[in-house]
Amino acid sequence: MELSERKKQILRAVVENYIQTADPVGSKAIVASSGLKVSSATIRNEMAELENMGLLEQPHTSAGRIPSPKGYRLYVNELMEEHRLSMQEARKINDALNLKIREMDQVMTEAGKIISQLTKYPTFALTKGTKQAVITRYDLLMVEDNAFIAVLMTDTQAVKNKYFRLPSPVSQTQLQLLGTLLNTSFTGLTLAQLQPELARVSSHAAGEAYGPINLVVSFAMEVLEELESNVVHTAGIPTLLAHPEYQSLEKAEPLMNYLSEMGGETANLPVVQGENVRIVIGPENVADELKDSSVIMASYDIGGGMQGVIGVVGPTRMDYADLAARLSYFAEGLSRMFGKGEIPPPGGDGGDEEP
Amino acid sequence: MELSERKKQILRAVVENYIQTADPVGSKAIVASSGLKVSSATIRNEMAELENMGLLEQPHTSAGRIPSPKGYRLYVNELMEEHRLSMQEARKINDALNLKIREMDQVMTEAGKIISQLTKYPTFALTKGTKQAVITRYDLLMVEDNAFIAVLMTDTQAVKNKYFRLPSPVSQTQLQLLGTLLNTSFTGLTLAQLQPELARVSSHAAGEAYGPINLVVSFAMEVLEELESNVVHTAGIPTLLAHPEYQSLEKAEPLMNYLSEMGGETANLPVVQGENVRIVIGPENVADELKDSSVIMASYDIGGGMQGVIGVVGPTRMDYADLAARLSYFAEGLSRMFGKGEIPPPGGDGGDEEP
DNA sequence: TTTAGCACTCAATCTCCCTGAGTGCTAAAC
DNA sequence: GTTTAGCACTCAGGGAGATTGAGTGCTAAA
Repeated sequence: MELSERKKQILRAVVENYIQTADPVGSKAIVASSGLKVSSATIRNEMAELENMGLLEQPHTSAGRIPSPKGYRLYVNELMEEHRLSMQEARKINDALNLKIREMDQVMTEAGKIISQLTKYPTFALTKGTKQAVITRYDLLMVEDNAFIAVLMTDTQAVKNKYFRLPSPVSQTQLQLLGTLLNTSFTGLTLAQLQPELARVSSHAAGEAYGPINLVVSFAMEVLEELESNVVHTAGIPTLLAHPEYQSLEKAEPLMNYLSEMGGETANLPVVQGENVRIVIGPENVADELKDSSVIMASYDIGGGMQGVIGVVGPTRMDYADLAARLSYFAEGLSRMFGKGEIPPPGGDGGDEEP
Repeated sequence: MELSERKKQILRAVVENYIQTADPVGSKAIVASSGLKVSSATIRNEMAELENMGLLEQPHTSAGRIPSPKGYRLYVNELMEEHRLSMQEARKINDALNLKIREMDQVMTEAGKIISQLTKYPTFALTKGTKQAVITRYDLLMVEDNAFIAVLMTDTQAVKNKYFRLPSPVSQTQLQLLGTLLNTSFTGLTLAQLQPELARVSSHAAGEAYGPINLVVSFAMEVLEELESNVVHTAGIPTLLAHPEYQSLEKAEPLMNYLSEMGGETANLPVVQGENVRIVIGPENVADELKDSSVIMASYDIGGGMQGVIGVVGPTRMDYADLAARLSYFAEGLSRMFGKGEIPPPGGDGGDEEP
């Protein structure tokens, strides 16, 4: 099913026209915009054939044509030109990346907000562990004689802490002993391995030490659980309403609810690794709520076996080229940022390293 | 301007009818629902007077009456009955409070989500410091010879950490020295006081030590800044669309955008301390976007001079009694939770304290 | 002071009609 | 065989009445 050059030009013209105007594209408009030296009648004949092939469709008999999902797919795969970001776009994104960020979680949330502001579409962001995380180190800091702070480090470079208050006082030496025990017996273990190990050790351990151990190991398990669970952050959901395809509430509400409830849940999105940018068009989506919408997402490396995914959701009539370019640029920026292990210099405010 | 008993009954009937049906309330409906032994004509006369007083209004001549903001205000102040939560409502909230939570920030976010699910209204949540926080303690944990973790504690019991990588190796003793310096010179200072102190110390300190000090103190400043900034978390924004007053996009969109953009920004809401539940009706709101909506919020104590506020936003026709009851119950639960300093027992899974 | 009765008002809804953009088809031209 | 001009046809969108019905205000009697 190879398309003639002219059919390709017409398809491209329909897609690009429709992306801009959101109105069905008529034969005359094609003549005007495509630069083809034929009459509108010829275009009509060609469009009729494109419709038979399932690449275009008509909302009703006397309207122009709009691209079908299949048409979008062909456009994205073969016809779309690589988009370049303008300098100022790129600068905007660079500026956005130079924010004060500390925790992975915050990065996700912030990144989503920025992308949403930039694109005027709702975004979602999530992290995906490619392997199971383990705790590499425990530090216990005495606060008062019945309170301490546990600081945990994982092999993914995450550091988490928690404040513990105990029912009875503990001495500094007891705490040190506890720390040694934790570091020897409870490091390098996955979430699933921690529970049985806790049971094993508790049978040996002195009765007194067991309480605090249980507390800290439970905390360790929570931390690992959190790292492994793909919590989804969403942002900018109301931006949907600015787009004509979501002007009617019946269309907008289910999708908005879907996005809103997606937040916090484990991701159910078909995130494929390896690819940089991935475009899922209309009915290609698994979720019913997304059947009339498209999703564009980019993944980036966080290091330590973690991968981040950030994407935008919008009508099938999105500017795929533009969005794909922005997302992949942003994702590259994030990869770079995490790759360096440190945040790029904030620019101003004195040097960090020289006296 | 004292109202007759009958007028009060009529006003109450209008408000409560309208809260349920969202339709203007006619004189016959009042006769049916209020139990008053008079005819609809009498009610009409009374309602005309209530309208003159500014307590009721008519969307158009031939419609029933709806409460004016002033009418709602009177209802809330004088006529509203204290609402009791049903046992299962209370249990739901209690269950919701028994979640795994670690960081204040997470508590806010989670609490918002829960309330939104419970009430079907959008929620916002924020914390408010009643005084300026200070760092009480620094701990530096060596990771590798050119990397360490700084753990900071504040007087509000918050513990924050950050992983630092250095351009050149540091010895354990250097790190200890650094820790001592930090703990002696940079504790007990407010955000504003840290900057000049950093300048003062840096002139004395050995050149080598300055780099890491600068890093850690900058981090401390970020932490304090974050604690003092009232970041607002929002949840459940799309639930707005389920309510008849936001069926038209022109009404819904500005409010949704307002709420969405409020997230992350410093709060601009008139949060008054001391009161438990606060109700702001329609035009009483300062923000233009809220002039047609009402806000119900409850505050709770977090301890350490921090106060949390959680609220819902909805049409002026909200069930004030019901929502106020739920919010205040929830807020009490949170206060209790923070007051204990520990999370209530998760129920199951073995005891924490006994061997 | 209350009630019954009646004329009046007005949002909401429906129907009908018109308009215009755009199509498909046919027959002629290239 | 391909392209073009011409024409009849279709149909969403929008505006102009017409209809409905809930609810009111007012008046006169109880």
